[in-house]
Amino acid sequence: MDEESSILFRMETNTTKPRTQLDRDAWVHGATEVLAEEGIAGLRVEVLAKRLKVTKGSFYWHFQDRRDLLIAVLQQWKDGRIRDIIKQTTAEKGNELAQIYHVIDVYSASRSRRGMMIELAVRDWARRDAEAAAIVAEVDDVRLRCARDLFLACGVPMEEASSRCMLLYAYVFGVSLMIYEKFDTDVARLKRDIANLIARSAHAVT
Amino acid sequence: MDEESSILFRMETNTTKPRTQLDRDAWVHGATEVLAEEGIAGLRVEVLAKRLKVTKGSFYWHFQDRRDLLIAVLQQWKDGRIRDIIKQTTAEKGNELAQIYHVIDVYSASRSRRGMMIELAVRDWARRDAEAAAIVAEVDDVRLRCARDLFLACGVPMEEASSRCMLLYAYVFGVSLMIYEKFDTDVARLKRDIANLIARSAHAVT
DNA sequence: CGCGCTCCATACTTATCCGTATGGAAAGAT
DNA sequence: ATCTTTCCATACGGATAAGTATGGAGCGCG
Repeated sequence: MDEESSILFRMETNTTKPRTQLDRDAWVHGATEVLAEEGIAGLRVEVLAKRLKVTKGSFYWHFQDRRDLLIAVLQQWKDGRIRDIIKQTTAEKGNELAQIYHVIDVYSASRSRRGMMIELAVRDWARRDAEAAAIVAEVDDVRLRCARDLFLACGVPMEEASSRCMLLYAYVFGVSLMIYEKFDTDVARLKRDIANLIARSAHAVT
Repeated sequence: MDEESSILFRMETNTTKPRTQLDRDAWVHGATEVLAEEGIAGLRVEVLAKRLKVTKGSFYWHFQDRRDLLIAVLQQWKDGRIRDIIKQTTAEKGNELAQIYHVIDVYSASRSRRGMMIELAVRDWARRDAEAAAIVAEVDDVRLRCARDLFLACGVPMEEASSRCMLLYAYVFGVSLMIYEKFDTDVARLKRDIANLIARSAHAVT
């Protein structure tokens, strides 16, 4: 190679972007972001590849097909949810009521918007897919049992504890579906009062 | 036309299926069914046409494009919801508490599954479309106000009425997202108890 | 009956999407 | 440095989907 060709070779090399290398996890993370923004239907291989600044060659190296990715996303969601549930519902003795309020707050806060969007997307998927439904059922069961344990620890009787924990989760999911900003002049007070309706039992030791 | 050709002509005519003629409403109804079953992403022109046993020629005569159909579906949903809300929350004097229980029951019953699936699909759409969101906001507002009026008529103070009616709707939507059959041995009792938590106020005149 | 209008079937174009095959770039090991 | 393995880019094929254009079927009316 003479000098002129060597210079041209290097100029081309300098303007060539190095090839991005992603691991499987990067794909799952990217997919989860798209899931939050656009739901399951928005999770498309080529669109996601473009978003991650690679092509689908990478995708098909890491995953057998689109469903393989979806299942990986779902599994990661489940693991994360169960880990969080256990963390959120592990209370110091005597702090159970405060923890109940904390759970309600965490799920109904605006800052949890992305997490809730993923939650809703996963549940939308679960309505039409048996495997997704099984995983949602598992997460729901863990959640309800952990939250019920908090109510029980407050001295609430078993049946009432069951009702309240279920109301708790139904409320936080349901409210994330609704558009209510114009309904009341003080939404923060409204949410606080609702948390009180859910959390406070005549039986609870405070 | 000689006699043999005339017979052949009539045989062909007899086996030719008469052309189906649909009005715009038929399309909107069909679309709403698909929406319930498959959500917004499942609402595709050619697939819907096939389901209605016509081709997309009919569709494009009645609608400008797919969005035109979606908006029509949404408008029909809104009109139906508002009509139902007013019917459901119109109580005979002294029957307001029973009506509250009725509303909770109607929305959380298994027989309302299809209606709830449409509701969830519309809300999924509204999360990503401003026009859909505006209509959902309108429906939510009407619902919350009508239900609040029921609580007020029971003697519940304004702020508590606001909290309870919002909890009511959040609960019924939320619970439709959840998978809880294995959580409790008596789901019917669970739901009854939750309805009691929502509906019964210390202030209410029974 | 003929004519006009409403309505639908079909062919066509363009774009997107998924999955497969193949070549080669980049990283790791020796 | 070379060789092997991991990983990605791209071309390709087939299917689906939306929207447009055109011809004609069917209905309604005088």
